[in-house]
Amino acid sequence: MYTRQKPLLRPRRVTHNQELVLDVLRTEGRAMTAYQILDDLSDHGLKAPVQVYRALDSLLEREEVHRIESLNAFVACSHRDHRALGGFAICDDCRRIWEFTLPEGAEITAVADSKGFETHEVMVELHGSCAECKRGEGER
Amino acid sequence: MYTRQKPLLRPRRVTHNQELVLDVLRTEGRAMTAYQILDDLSDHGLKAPVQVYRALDSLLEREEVHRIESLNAFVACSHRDHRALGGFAICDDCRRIWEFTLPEGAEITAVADSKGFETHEVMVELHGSCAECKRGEGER
DNA sequence: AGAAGAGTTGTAATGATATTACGGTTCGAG
DNA sequence: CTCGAACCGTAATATCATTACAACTCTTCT
Repeated sequence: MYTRQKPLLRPRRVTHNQELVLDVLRTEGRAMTAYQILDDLSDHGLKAPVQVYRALDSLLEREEVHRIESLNAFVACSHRDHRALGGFAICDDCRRIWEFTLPEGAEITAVADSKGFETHEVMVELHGSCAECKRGEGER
Repeated sequence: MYTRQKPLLRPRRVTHNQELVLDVLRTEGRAMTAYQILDDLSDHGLKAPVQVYRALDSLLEREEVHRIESLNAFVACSHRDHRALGGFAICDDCRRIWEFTLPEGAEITAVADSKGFETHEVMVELHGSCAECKRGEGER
């Protein structure tokens, strides 16, 4: 009798390409588009966007990387508690990202809840200037 | 002596193309990509994406239309108080959008503020299922 | 009336972001 | 050793958005 093999459990092993992509994002330390990542990895033999996107898919699934929707870009996860509701503060100047956890009782979904909306995912992205770039503003 | 003319003040007049685009979005009543709008308006003589994007730019500026970042799509503004902090609940099933106003004291920017981040724009997008689609789920 | 600036228009081309298709390879459990 | 799942590379294509340019319409100023 045939029984289906149980699928591998997450976290799956980290593959070579995933490692490369994650390294680039960690090293760069800010939001990068898939094509920027690809450029950085052309030395290492990556040639096609799909290679980067595949690696990103897995990394996103494991939450080692986050997608910044408003930039169509990606950033290495820097620390966040995945159980809590979080958000990103995005410096429009230097493109660095600060992950943060929303305070308990930040009633983000309350209104939607009350209308019978069932929330599966919450996206919070703040755009602005980080402390460093604010200070440097006069000089540029 | 030459003196520069003062630029027209916003709100500028609503142009023909802007009217067309806004009508489509209002009629459709859900999030549409620029290319979907373009399809709907090919009868009316619009042929190029840029015509739609230009209209959308003006409509966005006047907040008659909102951009849904996580869909790369656009939706007609349905009511919201522009002074207050708002968000969107997006039904991943039917693509309809509910605009809502965040409750007073939903301390969305508090954490970022405390780190010296100066917030210029706040984006909140919830994904999930609306009440109607939730009810219909078993039938499809 | 006519010159000039700001805004709009249409057409075309291009750029930027993301996915699909396909066939081959590697890994690990039976 | 075989099989299925996951992964890989290559190529093509789909989707979303912008740039470039020349013509036209306003309005305002002279």
